[in-house]
Order: sequence, then C-alpha cells, then structure tokens
Amino acid sequence: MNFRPIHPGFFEKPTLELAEKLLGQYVVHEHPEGVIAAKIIETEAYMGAEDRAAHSFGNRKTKRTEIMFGKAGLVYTYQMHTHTLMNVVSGPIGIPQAILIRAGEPIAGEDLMQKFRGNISRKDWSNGPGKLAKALDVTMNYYGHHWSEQPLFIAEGPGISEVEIGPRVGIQNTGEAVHYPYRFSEKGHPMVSKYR
DNA sequence: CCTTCGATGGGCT
DNA sequence: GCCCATCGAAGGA
Repeated sequence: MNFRPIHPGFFEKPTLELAEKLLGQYVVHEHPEGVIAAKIIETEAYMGAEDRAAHSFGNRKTKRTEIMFGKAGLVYTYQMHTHTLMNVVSGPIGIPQAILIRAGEPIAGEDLMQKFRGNISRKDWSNGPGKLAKALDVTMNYYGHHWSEQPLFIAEGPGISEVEIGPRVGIQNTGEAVHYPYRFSEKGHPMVSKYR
C-alpha cells in the first residue's frame, strides 16, 4: 500500500473536532525495515490550561510540555513508565492542547508489528497507547517532529462508521476533569482499549 | 469473562 | 520522594 502524508492544514481545527477527525485516518511509520501503518480508532483530547488532566494544566511549561505550546500537528511523545505515548499537538500557537492516540487497527507491516510486540495475539498488538507506539516502533526520538512529514505521519484513511464519545480513561486526582467527554472511539471496534 | 496488583522509570516539587 | 494519560500476569468465577 502507498501512503502519503496529509497536508499540514488538516491539523488546524478546534481540538475536539480534530480528535474526532483523526479517527479513521492512518498513522504511518516508514521504518527502516518496512512500512508500518495502523488505522486510528481511539483518541483523547487534553485541553490545556483549564484541563486538570492535561500535563499543561495552568499553562505549566517544562522541557516535557513545551512542545504543546507549538503549532498544531507537532509530535508530542512522552514516557509513561516503560512505554512511549504518542500525541498530536493541537490548537493555536501558545495554547497547549494535544490529542493522545490511544489505539489503532493494524493495516500494513503486520510482520513487523508482530516482531516488535512479541509473541502475543494480533488483537492485543495495538489496543492501547503504549502498545500502539511499540507496534509502530515509535520512540522519544520523534519528539518535536511534525505529523505531516516522513517518515512518521498521518495519512488519509477510510474514516469510521460511527463515533462513540465518553470520559477519558486512566486519569486520576483531576476532579471534575474525570468526567469531561473528551474520549473518541470507533463504536463497537474490538481493538478499542478496555481500561477503566 | 472479570478484577487486582506489581514492575517500572522519568518528571516534577 | 511522590505521582502517574500503562501493561501484562495471575487468580477467581
């Protein structure tokens, strides 16, 4: 399959709209060993200064979060325990919002995805943010890269049938933010992550 | 199917 | 020294 990076203007949308429109697009990694691609089926929006669950809550700017203040479409990777998580920076420059890519469906390079994920069943290759990054072999080296440029980019995909919207998962000690409807997924897809 | 729990390392105060 | 935007194994039903 032949994938082309989406145009940079795609990322210049209100963050909640972009989070929804990323569903059904492809994440593509032109890896030295071959092309790996997954269809995005789950995202979460982090709304910056007013969102207690966001790393940039209160406009906190550190070496880790500074990329969130940059232009839409930049890659924000960060480490959670032993895992890498992939985000799309969103919103105008100076507004530190981002979208976490939480799950994907294998589309291309499945031999490599299996190699990077080890000896587990296909349905568990990329049904979580850390798993997806590992299946694509995306590392912290891509911090600050842009999602419209090779070798790691978003490509236009087929879209999804129906969207489901609900509260984000895995966050805690964030008060009301726990209930915000900032999680978007393809309704009924078997590889949407199942965390509480 | 479900829930619980330990490993784990970087970021931040 | 504490806090996680996680994962996978283990154990129960």
